Amino acid sequence: MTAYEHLLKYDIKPSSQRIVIMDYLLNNRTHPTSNEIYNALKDDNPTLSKTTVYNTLKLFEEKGAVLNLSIDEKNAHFDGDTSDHAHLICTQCGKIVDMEITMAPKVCNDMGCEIHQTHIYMKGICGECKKVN
Amino acid sequence: MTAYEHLLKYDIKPSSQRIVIMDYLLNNRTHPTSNEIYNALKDDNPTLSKTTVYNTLKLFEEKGAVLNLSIDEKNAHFDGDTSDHAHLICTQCGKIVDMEITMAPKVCNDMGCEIHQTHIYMKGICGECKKVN
DNA sequence: TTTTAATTTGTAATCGTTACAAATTTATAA
DNA sequence: TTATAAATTTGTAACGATTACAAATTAAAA
Repeated sequence: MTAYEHLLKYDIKPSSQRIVIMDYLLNNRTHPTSNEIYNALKDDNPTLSKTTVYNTLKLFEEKGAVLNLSIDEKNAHFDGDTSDHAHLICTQCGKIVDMEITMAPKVCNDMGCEIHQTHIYMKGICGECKKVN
Repeated sequence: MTAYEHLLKYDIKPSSQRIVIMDYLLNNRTHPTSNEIYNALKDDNPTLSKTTVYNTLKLFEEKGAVLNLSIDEKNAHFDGDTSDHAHLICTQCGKIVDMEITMAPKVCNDMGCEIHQTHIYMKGICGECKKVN
């Protein structure tokens, strides 16, 4: 699916900035921060503003088009893949990698809560860092 | 278990500040922020410094004596209960409530990752807010 | 004691994020 | 098309949680 189609699917008017940002998220599975997205895009989009990247990601999140991973205390990381999967943040290199969930966790819900989103994340050492050491 | 014993268990030298902070965490299951802890304690502990609360919580986290919940993008919340359980943050009132996990999630690990901590958190509406509306 | 190490404290700095208002672009109406 | 309104983008300034740092205090060791 193109970024353009993805935006329409989530009821977001596809401006050129929004397309470029969504396109980056869909094609870079690195769970980037706002700043990383801005730095990656600014050369090809010289008029792009950092504020626009922040605003746009907030809009995407509100519309459900991206996930805001609060896995890292320092920065918000974003994921264009909104399907069910878990994340591991490597405490050595800081990379965030996707992990497949093979069994959904059952959570006791007798308090009458209404669950909208479930996040699973892990802290540990990623495969690459393990190989090196 | 007293705060004092809890500290010893995690190999933390029990200074008076550390005891007071750990005691608050063990007896208040509200998942407070650093600031909330500081504000709750400062009247009875007039010389307590905000920096000490931050430093102490970081130490607790490193020693594994508390969990740092990065469930909320704005502030770090701390949990003195390090046993396996999930959290729900209410998108209406902001409260964080404990939830019991009845089935542990199985996460695909064929990349050779080493998992140290697993966090599960949900976003939604808590029971109290549901009752009101 | 005296000396050293550990802990605590207050202030200042850092930095990710947001508020705000102006500028620009896009949509709508005449 | 042109005029007007609405939406979006932009840059700057402010905010606020957290941390760096060095001095002050406390605890431990000699």
